Amino acid sequence: MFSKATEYALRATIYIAQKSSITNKLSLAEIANAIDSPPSFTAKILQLLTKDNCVINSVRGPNGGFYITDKAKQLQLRKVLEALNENDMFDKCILGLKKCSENKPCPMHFQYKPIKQQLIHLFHVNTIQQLAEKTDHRNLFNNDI
Amino acid sequence: MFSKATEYALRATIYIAQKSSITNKLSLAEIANAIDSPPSFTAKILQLLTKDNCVINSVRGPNGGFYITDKAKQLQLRKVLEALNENDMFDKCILGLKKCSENKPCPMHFQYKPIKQQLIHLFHVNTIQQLAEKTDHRNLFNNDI
DNA sequence: ATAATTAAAGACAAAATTACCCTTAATTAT
DNA sequence: ATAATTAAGGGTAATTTTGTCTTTAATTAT
Repeated sequence: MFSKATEYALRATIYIAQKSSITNKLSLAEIANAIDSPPSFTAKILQLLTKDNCVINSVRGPNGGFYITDKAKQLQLRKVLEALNENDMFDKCILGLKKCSENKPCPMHFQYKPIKQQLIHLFHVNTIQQLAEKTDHRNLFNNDI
Repeated sequence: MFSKATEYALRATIYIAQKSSITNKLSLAEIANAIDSPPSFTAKILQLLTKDNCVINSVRGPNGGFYITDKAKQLQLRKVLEALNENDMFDKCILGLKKCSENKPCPMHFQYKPIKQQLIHLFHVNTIQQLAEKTDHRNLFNNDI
């Protein structure tokens, strides 16, 4: 469904929203370990999420790390996809046709349409905070228990 | 959503179902041109669809090419995904967690679940024939009009 | 039989994605 | 001030996906 990059971005964002605060920043190492992702690659993705403080914030140096503000927690989950430039993925034709449209629909167009809209809805209605609250972090990730 | 390979496979299958018959086989060149895909890569994909005659059939030599039997047209669209080994893609966790389940759901699990089921439904209820009939082939592909 | 045509098969190449490493910059604690 | 810590940034490597090319095998028309 999503690229690895997007999966890691979503997992990292949710994890950071669950565990971080301005006074308790999370290091790259902790995040990557918690969400089971390769640290170096995760670093690149966290950079994207940090650009212009679009989703999360970061501070360098001792006791530095990544965190998210209460305000940013109110952002729609869609912002994560935007940061990864994958926001338009749900607009695309399921058969990959460039000019699929209401006027010139592909054979799956009208059946896929309501599903597509629900997928968009999913990322539009949920805030980062809401997702973070959905599950106890103890059994969310690190799921080797 | 899907890989290029899967997109081409679905488009090719639908096109072949629309235009071919045992007496009117379609060449690789015609198919690739019609569905706007790279010929050599499409050849590989058609081979997968032809393996064990799982979806389409092929005949070599003059007036040879690809076609689909009336019987195969009654197959579920899911068979195309199976041939590409992408049949399990809808079973996967949207966040990429290996052990996401009802007992140990990821934060998006229960919201994604009904959408996932509709996606599976889409490929289970539609036969190849039904999809092929959905749109007039003249304005399906070659959509540069 | 022979030549022409078409898919099958295998090797290879290009591009994109994923992953890693090293240096630099910023920040903090001492 | 200095040393330690941590993310940022750049370059590179590995892997996967996508795409190409050439040869072989099968079939047909002549």
